[in-house]
Amino acid sequence: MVNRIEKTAKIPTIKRLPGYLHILRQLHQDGAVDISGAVIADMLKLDPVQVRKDLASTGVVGRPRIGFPIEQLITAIENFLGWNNEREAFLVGAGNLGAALMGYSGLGRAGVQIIAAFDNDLRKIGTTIHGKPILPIEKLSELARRMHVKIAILTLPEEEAQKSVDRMIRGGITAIWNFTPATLKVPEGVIVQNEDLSSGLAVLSRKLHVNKQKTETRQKRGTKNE
Amino acid sequence: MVNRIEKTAKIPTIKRLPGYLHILRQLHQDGAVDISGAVIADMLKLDPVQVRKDLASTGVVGRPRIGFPIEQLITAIENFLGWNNEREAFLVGAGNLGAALMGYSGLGRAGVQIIAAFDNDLRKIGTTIHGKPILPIEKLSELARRMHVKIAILTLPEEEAQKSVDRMIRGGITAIWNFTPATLKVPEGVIVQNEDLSSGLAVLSRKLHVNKQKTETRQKRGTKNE
DNA sequence: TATATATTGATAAAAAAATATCGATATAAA
DNA sequence: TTTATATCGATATTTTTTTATCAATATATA
Repeated sequence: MVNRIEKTAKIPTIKRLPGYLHILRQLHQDGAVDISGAVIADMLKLDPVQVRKDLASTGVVGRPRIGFPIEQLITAIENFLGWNNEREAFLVGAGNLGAALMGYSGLGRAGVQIIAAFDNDLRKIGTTIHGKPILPIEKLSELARRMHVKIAILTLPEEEAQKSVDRMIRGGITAIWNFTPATLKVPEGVIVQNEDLSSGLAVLSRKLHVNKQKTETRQKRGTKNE
Repeated sequence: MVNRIEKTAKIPTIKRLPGYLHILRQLHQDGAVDISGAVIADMLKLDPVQVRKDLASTGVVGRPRIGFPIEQLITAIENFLGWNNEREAFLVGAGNLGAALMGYSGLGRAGVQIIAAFDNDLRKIGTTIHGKPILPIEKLSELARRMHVKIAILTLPEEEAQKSVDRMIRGGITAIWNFTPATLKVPEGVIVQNEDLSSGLAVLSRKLHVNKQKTETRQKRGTKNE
């Protein structure tokens, strides 16, 4: 029997896969057929060995002097991530970020389709954003269950996060993409992926801050010695 | 002389700091004075040793049986990240995501203030979004230089990314928060922080996909054996 | 005052991730 | 046909990150 579940890749590898997929699709559109790991590494500023190892986890094998078959890689990565079959999702919290995600084409490319958004703002309910209807949050649990929706995207204020998570759980949601800073309490088996913009910002800030201090120190020293 | 630049923390630590800051501010508001690493770990579902090590990198020392002083921790983390002094930023690409970031309060908490957005859509230019003026992208480089803005947030379509990065560089921008999937070419010394929503989505998708396959395998086996 | 203990911080160990090395090989060039 | 070489994939090494252990200690309790 063939191993149906591919060798389990580690989180860092999984996180890099969309980057590979992205340029592979471009290369494919440009008519390229094969690509070497070294070229990919160069395009994405990664280590070539890392690229080869990452790609190996999709099961696709490359050929010496030729590289990897692009089409195969694309389908293998899509398959690996489950991005080649459609899944419906609810979005909870139709604020700024929620609206942005409703218009985010990357979701579609990942096979995720937002079919409705939920909010508690009466002015929003009944309207649509990017073609998605905004429904009252009280309906969340019932509709999730009735429509067999398993994915929820959480983009509301932190204070309301846990309450709406409880609704989701009652509705049978099994995966939550959490954009709030709240640490969600969910029963075992429910997948939570925290998406934290502020942590990326922290890295940027820290680098800037260190740079600045270095510059200032250098300047001060310079002045002192002159 | 006191060491002005704190012990350099590693990236994973830096990424966790905003999470600590967040709950520390809550605790402070609730009137708490000290907090033990174990309690923080519990709140954020982290390892207690990891929390202590992370906090140690801010330079704050805790007391046995008491824990860490909350106020000190808050200012130390803010200081460590440079979040306690204001910096002005430009946003480039006033689309969905751009608009969301203009309304994102987390930026303000990090001391970053978007003072203008740039776009090439004539219908947007001259208007404001969340109180920020939308200016023609041709002005980017000149204004950055004249206003000494050093930070740019990149939220436009990938095709236009590199071109506008070149404008930024000419304008003296030194830090770019990149929300596009493009691998940016910048001169040495310019900081680029890539913020990739699709990588988080990939992790969620993969977990869902694996779960599903497991369930299906189990069901098939169950049927076969009955 | 003496004792018990929650908690830190330092050091050590383990695990995970990134990077280096190198033989095997399929193709292109000689 | 033979040789040279770009590329892979396996294994080994190094580095980074996480997790475990434990002595030191400041406070609370007896």
